[in-house]
Amino acid sequence: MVSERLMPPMSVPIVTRFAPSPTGYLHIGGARTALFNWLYARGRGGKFLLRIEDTDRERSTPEATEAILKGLTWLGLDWDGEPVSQFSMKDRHAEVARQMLARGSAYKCFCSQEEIEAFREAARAEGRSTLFHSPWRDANPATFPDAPYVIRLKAPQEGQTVIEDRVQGNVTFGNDQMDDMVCLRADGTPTYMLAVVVDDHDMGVTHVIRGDDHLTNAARQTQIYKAMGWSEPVWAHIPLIHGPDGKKLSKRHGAVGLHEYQALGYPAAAMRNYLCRLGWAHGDDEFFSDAQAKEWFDLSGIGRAPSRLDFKKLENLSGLHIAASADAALLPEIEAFLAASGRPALTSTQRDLLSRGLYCLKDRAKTFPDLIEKAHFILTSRPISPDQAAAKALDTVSRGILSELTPQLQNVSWVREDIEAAVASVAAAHGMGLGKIAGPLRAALAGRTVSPSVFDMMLVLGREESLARINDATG
RNA sequence: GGCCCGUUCGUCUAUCGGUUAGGACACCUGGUUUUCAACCAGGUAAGAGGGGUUCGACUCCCCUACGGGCUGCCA
Repeated sequence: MVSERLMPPMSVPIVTRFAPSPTGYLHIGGARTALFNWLYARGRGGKFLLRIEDTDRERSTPEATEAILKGLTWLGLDWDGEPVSQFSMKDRHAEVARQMLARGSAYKCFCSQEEIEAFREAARAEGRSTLFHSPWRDANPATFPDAPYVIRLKAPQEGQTVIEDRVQGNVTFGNDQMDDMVCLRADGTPTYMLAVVVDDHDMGVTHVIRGDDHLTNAARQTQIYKAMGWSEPVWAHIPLIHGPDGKKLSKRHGAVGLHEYQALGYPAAAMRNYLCRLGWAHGDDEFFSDAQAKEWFDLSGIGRAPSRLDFKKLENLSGLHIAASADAALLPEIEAFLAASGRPALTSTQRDLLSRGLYCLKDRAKTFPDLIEKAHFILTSRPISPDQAAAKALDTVSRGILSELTPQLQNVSWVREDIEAAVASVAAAHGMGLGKIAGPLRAALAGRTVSPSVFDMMLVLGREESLARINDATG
């Protein structure tokens, strides 16, 4: 961790950005990167921008952009202004390349790709460095052929480039390890290296927080900043997220796309909490709100080692967030989950009952599917077909006892205390504890052996429905 | 191959030269209980290995091992 003393004065408005390439869904690691940027900006009154890095025309798709935007929206990360298409800035990128040319900090290189590839292959075969040194770096313009060319950065060949990284510390690269990177391709389109630097500069990005797979890129990008005389942003390269086995996260580890987590039924607040805590810490704080996260989040709390996904911990946090949510906020989230996971939507009756019953469901569910399972007594309708375990609980003896319950419940006032007393008296009449009668009663009311308290269920369902279900069960 | 980064309980992490190395998740035991969840009490469990520096290293330095990244006219 690096000291927070390197921070720029607070008077400088902070601008962060998330810059995904639209080649697929929003990756869980990308989501965390976005979250860190969002938290950092939002916690300091700064701006959080979104840029779609769509310069690779082959692989970029509008569907992927859509998926990324949807993912961020679900996660609750709002960005400032319109998302910027990097491709749309291509003329500006080319302009900057020309400027570098004019400044003498870049040059035209007429080497063909085949030529360079042949060189690299030979170098690799001989175990030599594959760094390519263009013969055109210091060539006389008079000798330029009438042929396509790329614009390469005239990078320093001696000395070193130092990245003052807020997570990784000072990282030094020998300039002799970097070749003159291509900034503008032969077809006039910009390369990634040029495009990011120009865009980050133009967008006024002050803090670049991204995956540490870009750490070495930062050194190259620094050279462009210097070539243009621009000031560098604050760098913060965060470690990647790995799978539970410590290997780079991939499909075989299960859910990789953020949308999968929504379909799995984790509330967005829990995802934010979990993702924020993954690779970052604020002392012993584990369970916290967005407001606290914004207040606490800083670059110095980010660890330097990659962290692994732990679904158990996510699940635990998920349960805590569901329990802490207000009923009114939970209901629409549950409905969104139902839609996202391809389950049937709630009928208006179900919605009413669910909103009435949420109080006894939310603190016993870890995820939305878990909650839905426990809300089975609400979502199902008569006649209820008990599952195997429930059917077992409704044996002849139990059914007999249950039938004695009906007259008792008929006249009792429908409040918890009285219902409980009625059930207890029937149980007592048979010399059994509440536990003995709760089992079959639960089976009759819910058709399951796992549910909220039988009294809560009766309260939520109402007298008429409750008695009807008991009658159904006792036949 | 070259360059760069990383390594504390199973997992996420605290620690910023002096602690019985703390917390959380998970797990185990016991309690509570109307099932589940929750809750209460307790427990198992860690500084990759080897050298230094220092009165004293998880903390600083070096080496090794193991992971990871970059090394494109991909991003």
